[in-house]
Amino acid sequence: MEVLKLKNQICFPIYALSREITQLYGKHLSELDVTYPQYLVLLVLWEHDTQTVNQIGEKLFLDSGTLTPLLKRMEAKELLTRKRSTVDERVVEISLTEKGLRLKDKAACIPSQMFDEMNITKEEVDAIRTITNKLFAFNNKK
Amino acid sequence: MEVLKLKNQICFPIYALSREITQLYGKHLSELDVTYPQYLVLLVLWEHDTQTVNQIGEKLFLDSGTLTPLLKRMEAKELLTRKRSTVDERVVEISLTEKGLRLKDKAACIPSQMFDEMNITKEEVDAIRTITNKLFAFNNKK
DNA sequence: CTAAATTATATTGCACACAATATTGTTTTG
DNA sequence: CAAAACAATATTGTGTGCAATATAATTTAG
Repeated sequence: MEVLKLKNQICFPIYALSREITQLYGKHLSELDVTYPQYLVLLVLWEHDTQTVNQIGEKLFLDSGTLTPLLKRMEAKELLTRKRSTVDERVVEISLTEKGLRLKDKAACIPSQMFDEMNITKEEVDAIRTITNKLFAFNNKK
Repeated sequence: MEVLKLKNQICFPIYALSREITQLYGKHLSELDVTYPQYLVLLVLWEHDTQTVNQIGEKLFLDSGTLTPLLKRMEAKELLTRKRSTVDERVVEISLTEKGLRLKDKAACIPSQMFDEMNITKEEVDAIRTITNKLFAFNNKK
């Protein structure tokens, strides 16, 4: 049954690579005392401060079941604040603290370090982007 | 700070795609009552029955902290058995049960279904394989 | 204007992942 | 051969992910 052999799986390498990447990031992020998903939240907020849980979730494809406790941990570390909107009490607005904002400078070198360590070419980066975008499409259709 | 923008991240699409894939698999695997990581264990065992926890872990890049409870859940579902080796008492040998073996037939159609749903070409499959193999190298070097 | 539908977040429960440590068994070494 | 080193699995603790459900606030329909 050739199709069921591990070496013929398309998705397993993506699954395994994703975990490897998270670990590799971890080595850099431990200095900032954040995890990879927490770093992604910071990226979103550094780009545009003060967003709702929903807005962050849409960008990272994560739901409240994941984000609520994650954001609470980040709040406990004083990287951000969680505040109910006065306009719409259902909404929780997430804003960076001074500490969360300052981490941006320390993080600035991480992308290039990762690039170096992964020993990847610009062409391969483009190829990955093309394919992952294409594959995302199957789901975004719905 | 252009390098810290989400859209310029190389690894985020892989991370997000990996989760999407797991969910897509989930829809097929729920009929077999297994999760994606459990399905991967089955793939390994279908290919070669009776392996140690270590051997399974090396193929899937998972350690005992993940595998031990996962295998216990699969044992509880009577998909496999866990037995201490008589030769070396440290080793636990994992073997398929009749039920675990039978699932192989039901699983046979999943790869082609996934392929169809993802709407991916053979060329793209090759491209993914090439890149993921390349990127794995950075870590396997060590 | 109020009941019903919708929306935003939170909670619960389960299953990974993985680092760190513990436990037990086997090998190696002096 | 006994102590030390090593190896295989288990345990613990923390942090995701996500489905399903709950709660509370807002909007919409009639």
